[in-house]
Amino acid sequence: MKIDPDNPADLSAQIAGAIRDAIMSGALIVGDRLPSEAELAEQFAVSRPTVREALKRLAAQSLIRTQRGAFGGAFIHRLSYRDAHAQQITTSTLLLGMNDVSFDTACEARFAMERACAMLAALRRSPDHLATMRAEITRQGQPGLTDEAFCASDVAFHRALVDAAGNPVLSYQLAGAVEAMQPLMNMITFSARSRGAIIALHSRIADAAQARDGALIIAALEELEHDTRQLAQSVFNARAARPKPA
Amino acid sequence: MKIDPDNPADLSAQIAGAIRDAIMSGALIVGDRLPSEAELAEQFAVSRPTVREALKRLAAQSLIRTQRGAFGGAFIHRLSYRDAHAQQITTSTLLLGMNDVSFDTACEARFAMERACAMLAALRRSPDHLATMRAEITRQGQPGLTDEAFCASDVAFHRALVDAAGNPVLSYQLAGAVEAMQPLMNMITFSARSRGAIIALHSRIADAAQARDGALIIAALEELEHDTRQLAQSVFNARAARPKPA
DNA sequence: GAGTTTTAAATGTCTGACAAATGAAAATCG
DNA sequence: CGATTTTCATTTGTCAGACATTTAAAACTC
Repeated sequence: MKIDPDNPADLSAQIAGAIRDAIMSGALIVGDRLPSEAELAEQFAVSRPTVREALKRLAAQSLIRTQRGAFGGAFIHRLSYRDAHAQQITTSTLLLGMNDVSFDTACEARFAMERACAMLAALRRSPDHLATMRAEITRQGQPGLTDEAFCASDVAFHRALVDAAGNPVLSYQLAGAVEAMQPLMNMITFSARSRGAIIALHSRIADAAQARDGALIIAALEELEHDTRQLAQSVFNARAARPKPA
Repeated sequence: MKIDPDNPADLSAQIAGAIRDAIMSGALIVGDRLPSEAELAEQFAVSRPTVREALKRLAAQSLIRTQRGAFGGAFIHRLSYRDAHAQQITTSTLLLGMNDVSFDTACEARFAMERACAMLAALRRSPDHLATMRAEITRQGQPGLTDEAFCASDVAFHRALVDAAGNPVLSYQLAGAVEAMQPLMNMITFSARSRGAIIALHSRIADAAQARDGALIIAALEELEHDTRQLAQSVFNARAARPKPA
């Protein structure tokens, strides 16, 4: 964490990078206090606004937290699962939304990863997880539920399944895959019949989790993936066949 | 994307959040140009440095890119797989490094996700993927290879396996899980014997991929997970029994 | 000794300014 | 007239200095 070449372009990015490297290499550890903005400005031979821009970059990635007042400053922040979660969802959502990722590709990735949780979920699911899954199934069956609310409940159900695996790293990684799909799922209109099919599969998953039968969860997830992709295709086909009248 | 309450705390964070929401909701799409810093300052009734801090936050997340000069400015940036990849690795590495995540937990999550790619990899692997895997296996057998280089080659091998699944979303999600493990793996010293066992399993995986046998890949990955966790445990036990002499 | 006040240090923000880059329009030249 | 060069306005990048606000430690009072 020393120098910037006298290349006067992107000074704040260079400084942010230097500090980020120091954090990732372990030279700076959680709780450490960075020098004050004035000291950093002197150290890097730049002005205070430039230092501040660098610090804001780091703050945007939850690498530091700042505190005002005497003996305040910028402190290395412990990246919580919560923060990592939020960043993961933001990044995944944008990646899917901006890159014309096909529904099939996203769906395939999501269910592949979710099936990876099935065995562990069967092994470790708690009564709490089961209760959450049952509650969401009940909600999904309520009449008058909007498509958006149905999707939100679907996400909550699958989150419960993922969390049941009892591995926070897995939960964090899956958060992006499951939640980033929601904008894509919201483009689908769910008929009463397709809702019924989904709910039935959710019930089979919950039953299998209760019976601690991982293979059964996987089988149900495979059916769910198949149904979802077919439903999406039929919706998109119908939409393509009838171009918007405008 | 309108207002900030007259709460004069974290103005730049509020502005960044407002613009981020506008991007994620689709109100701003890729290629759109934001108003100039001066215009944004007037719109939000703040000074230009405050606007700049907000823009730097967004730039840190690769949401915008800036261009100097006339008709330059801040443009909504298409989040590429490459950018998302890099962010994913940064976040995952820090999450594992800062939170005392046990080796077992990280290892379990990683192999669970990797097994999720096995079936697709068997189906879609190209000769290129096989060649990469074989090349890394060869490198891993070379004498005099440092532990660090061995780990790097191990990561490259597993990346090839993940990429063989032919799903860019899956590759992006797995990048964090696989690469973030490297600092943890680097803490292990690999004996010649354990290297041999790992290489043998890698060969079995490559063979299975060549034969398009997904179940065999999964079986080898399960053995690899078991061996890796056992190896790590023995290393850590030995280290705990003989506290550092200092 | 407990409670209050003072004070110094640090971030948050603003104003004003200049440098550098950049593309478009205008001016110039063949 | 066409091609090239020059000019120029716009915008980001950076700097300097200043003031407001927050905060916790230190000094002070009773």
